[in-house]
Amino acid sequence: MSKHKDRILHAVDMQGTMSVVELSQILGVSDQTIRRVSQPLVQSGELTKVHGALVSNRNASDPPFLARMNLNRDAKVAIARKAIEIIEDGSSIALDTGSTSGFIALALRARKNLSVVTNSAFVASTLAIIPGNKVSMAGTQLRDHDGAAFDRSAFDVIERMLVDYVVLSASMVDPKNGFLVHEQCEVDIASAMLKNAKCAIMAVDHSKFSPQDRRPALRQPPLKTNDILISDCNPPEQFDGLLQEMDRRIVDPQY
Amino acid sequence: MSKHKDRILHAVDMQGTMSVVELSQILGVSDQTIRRVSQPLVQSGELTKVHGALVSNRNASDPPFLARMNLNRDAKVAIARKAIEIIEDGSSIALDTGSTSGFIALALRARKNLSVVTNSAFVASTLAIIPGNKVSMAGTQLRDHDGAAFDRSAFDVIERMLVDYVVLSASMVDPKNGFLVHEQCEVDIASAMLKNAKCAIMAVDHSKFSPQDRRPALRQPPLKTNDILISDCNPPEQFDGLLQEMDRRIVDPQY
DNA sequence: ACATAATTGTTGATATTTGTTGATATCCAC
DNA sequence: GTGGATATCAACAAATATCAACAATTATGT
Repeated sequence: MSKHKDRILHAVDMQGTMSVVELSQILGVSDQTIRRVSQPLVQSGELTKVHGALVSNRNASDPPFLARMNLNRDAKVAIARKAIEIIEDGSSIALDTGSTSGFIALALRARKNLSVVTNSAFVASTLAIIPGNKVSMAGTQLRDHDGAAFDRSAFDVIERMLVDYVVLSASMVDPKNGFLVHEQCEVDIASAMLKNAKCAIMAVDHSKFSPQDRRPALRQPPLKTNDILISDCNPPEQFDGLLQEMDRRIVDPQY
Repeated sequence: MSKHKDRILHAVDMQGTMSVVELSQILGVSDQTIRRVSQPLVQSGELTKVHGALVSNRNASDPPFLARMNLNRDAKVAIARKAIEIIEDGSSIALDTGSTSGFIALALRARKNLSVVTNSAFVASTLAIIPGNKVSMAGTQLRDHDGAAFDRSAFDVIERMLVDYVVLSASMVDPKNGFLVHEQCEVDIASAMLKNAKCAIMAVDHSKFSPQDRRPALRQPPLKTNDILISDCNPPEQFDGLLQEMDRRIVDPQY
């Protein structure tokens, strides 16, 4: 794209927030250009626009890495509410590192006596402090963009825990190839979790059914009959083949 | 969306409660602006409005660990601010599981390129998502009252990491016996962290200098000369013997 | 070299945010 | 209760920011 794109992104991420005029001075271009060039960046969710300035999304703000997922927040909250209808008190659960799983973890604070395994530090710390829960944090080395671990010890911990449910997410759904994510390590973790789970819950909001700007290339392992799909929209027809054996639960973000 | 939104939210969450004029001074805008900008935040339930001030909502919601974080909050925030003056960008740090360490972790989000090791899931998830940080979560099995790990693997991880600073806390300070905590596993972790640290930072608020209802019985390992004590009060005379070799930094919670 | 496309700066109309002011409401001590 | 101090609110004007359209410049392909 534009040659300024990287510099804008970098500068804003460093400072946390930068005004449009500041940026225009630093890059030696007009403010209008900054606005134009940054527009696709805020469209794709890499930055947030406020009046007069751009705000980094890689920024610490409060719902930790959940900041970026203010995108479709309502949908994800609705999906999380449905998920906790399925997961009863006393269940054992594995959760992956997606932002939707983050919301489900927040919602699961309403459940008691859960046994949880996850490789997301956010999920772990959210659920660990609920009295009665047993939480295992899988992995040691946390990567910075989402505080998740994918090292050897993560697999060791996940592999020795049997669970009732595994909560998984995906970056995109493809009618032919199924649920796609960006990185191999995410697939590996999902496989390990699936192997020990009685039932999988796949949580995907409507945006995942349309093509993404950066197309994910790696397939999640195939799901079993009766695994559950939670979404905030009825998947278009062309997904019928892929989803036919799944138990679909569609939620309405309105309420 | 306003550019002040984040800073207001962050400041209020950090302090628990902040008056409108305080905020206006800190952000360098008029009080009216604070009211206007904070209005949508209280509408959406992210903050609560009372006469003259804004109150954080990330409070009452959750059990023990967060409850303890609200105890002597001002003191702990002041101590945390002092701690991040000492810990510069690029440092390596070990943090224990105390609530004061939790505040220091929150404050440390302002630092970059930290190498962090901790056995607290809360601390880990707070710092892991800051770009440039390298965070190791020590341990797997998280205990429920504070989301901290004390299993074998916690020690393995801590023992192989050399750090510039270790941030420790205590439940009580005793003139004769030094820094006391309630559980042996906490002492063990502190020992492991101290062994690999160049400098220890002991953070204790004023309440720790007076007798507690439930008296802790276990001694933290002795500190070295030049280790740093941060507190919000000048320790009473009878502690002079204990603290004489320490570098004392006293902070004023007022500001 | 030529035509076409993409990027950029300028301009003027529109929209948003901000500080000020003065009227009203709320709090606190007595 | 009353009175004084402080906080809130509505409204307006000034300052800033945004947006759309057009013209000038630079890149790109044939």
